Amino acid sequence: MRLYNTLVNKKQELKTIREGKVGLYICGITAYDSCHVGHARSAVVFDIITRYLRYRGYDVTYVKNFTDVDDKIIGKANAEGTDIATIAERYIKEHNDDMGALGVVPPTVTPRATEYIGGMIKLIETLIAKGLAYVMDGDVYYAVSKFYGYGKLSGRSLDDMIAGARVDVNERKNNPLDFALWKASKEGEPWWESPWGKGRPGWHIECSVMSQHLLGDTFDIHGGGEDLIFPHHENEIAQSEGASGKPLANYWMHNGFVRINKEKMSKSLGNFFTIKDMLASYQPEVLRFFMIQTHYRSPADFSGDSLAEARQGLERCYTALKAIKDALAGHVVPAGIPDQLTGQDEAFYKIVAELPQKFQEAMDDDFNSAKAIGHIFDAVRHINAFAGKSFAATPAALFVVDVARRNLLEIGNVLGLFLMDPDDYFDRDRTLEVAKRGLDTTLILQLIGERNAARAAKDWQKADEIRKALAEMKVVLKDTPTDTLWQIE
RNA sequence: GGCGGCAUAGCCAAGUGGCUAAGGCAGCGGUCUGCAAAACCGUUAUUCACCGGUUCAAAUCCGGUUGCCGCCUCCA
Repeated sequence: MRLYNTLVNKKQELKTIREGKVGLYICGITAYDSCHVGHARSAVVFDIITRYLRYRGYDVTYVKNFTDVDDKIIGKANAEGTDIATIAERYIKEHNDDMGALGVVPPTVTPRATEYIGGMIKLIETLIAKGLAYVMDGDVYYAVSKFYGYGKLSGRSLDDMIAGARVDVNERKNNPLDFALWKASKEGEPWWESPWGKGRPGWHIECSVMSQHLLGDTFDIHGGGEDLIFPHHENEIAQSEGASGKPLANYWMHNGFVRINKEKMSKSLGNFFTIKDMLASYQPEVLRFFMIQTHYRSPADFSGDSLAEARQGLERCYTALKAIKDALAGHVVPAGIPDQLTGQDEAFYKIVAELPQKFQEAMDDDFNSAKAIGHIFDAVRHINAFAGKSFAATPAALFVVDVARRNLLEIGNVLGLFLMDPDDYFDRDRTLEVAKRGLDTTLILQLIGERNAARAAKDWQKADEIRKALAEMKVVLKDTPTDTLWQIE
């Protein structure tokens, strides 16, 4: 199993510190506002990585923190005349609700920065004792030039950074690149007692302390969005490795951005959509499908069109699951493999039986979910052909269709897809689309009834007129021998 | 200005030295259907931004050019 390591800029074989176990730390959110689709991508990417590692038999300890003290939280608390705990609590809850709705498996541990202030003070003391940090009027700064290897993750040298420095001049710092470990508290700010006076921790020190406390001095994988590579992760390395003398993490993984019109989706650019708003219009699996279709390190362009395409792709999969469901309905699937698998049954069996293996090959290569989706579509095409209308429910055919069902669901479970009953999926899809377009279900059903009456009377002209009227409302009909199904284009 | 990434068909998107360049959408032809829709079958890049080089062999490696993006300030 190979994964791309930002530390060395190439794929490497995964070798865990302890056999069969993975310690994984992901930088979570700062709880000061609603999460947007960019946060969702990071969460879904590492959710799938965690699920896949577990699928491959690893015992994963997944730690994802919350930053619950920070300038923005303080600003919001002051603006609302409340305290930071209230603000943080509100957005942590909202975040957890969003993640639950997206089907993200909760991390093993979700530490909060304010629970680790004591550990941060201790780490800062160690860094001061080692000559890597200095005190300046109640602030403590990390002396970047004292840490050999500063810049190794982001691939830049101290000289490069000074040459291209765009850092605010802060006369309290010895070097403009030094960063705050501890900040003296100003009027109206929350504070904790420390050897340097009343103050609060800098951002980077939080993750160093929480990750090492929960996972050990050196753990397997550290991840986050690629915007965290510099300075956040670089600084974590400087802090943790400066203090312990050991590597912080063996593998560093970073997910690509969600973009809108080729630009990064972000709060500061204001070009974001919140998770909550998106889930009002799209099913969670559509959002996941959108993200899984692109490799996790590549940018993913977010638009109405790209979501529509994801919806269409997911619908194709659910169509196959529906075909399977219908093929199996009312039949008993043989418990063991019938020994007379021949012809079409045998050919189909071969295709669906090797699906998990192909999935694994794709995912073993740096979690190539886009390739995995390609294999799923291949299987879906064969499923539709085999379990479609010419399906004959022989024991052998029932058995192989059931294998297809099990394998598709097994893979889906790793990706967080195909978790719904297909009929429920299509119902929900209709409900969402009808609401989105402001359509009237009663009217639609009435028109369908009228059309079916016309069809019964073989009045094809009238039937087609009604269907055309429905088509203008984006309602697409599908006549079956027993019924007329509908959905929104 | 410093550092880094990306560029594959009308669109989305895998592929990073060697079988016929995955897959999806859209398009076209067909099967099915009262006609459709869905589904299925067939078809759609002699070519991987451009120029040059290395190699028996490159979309894949190296150098250059152009364009886009990111980080360098909070950011998933």
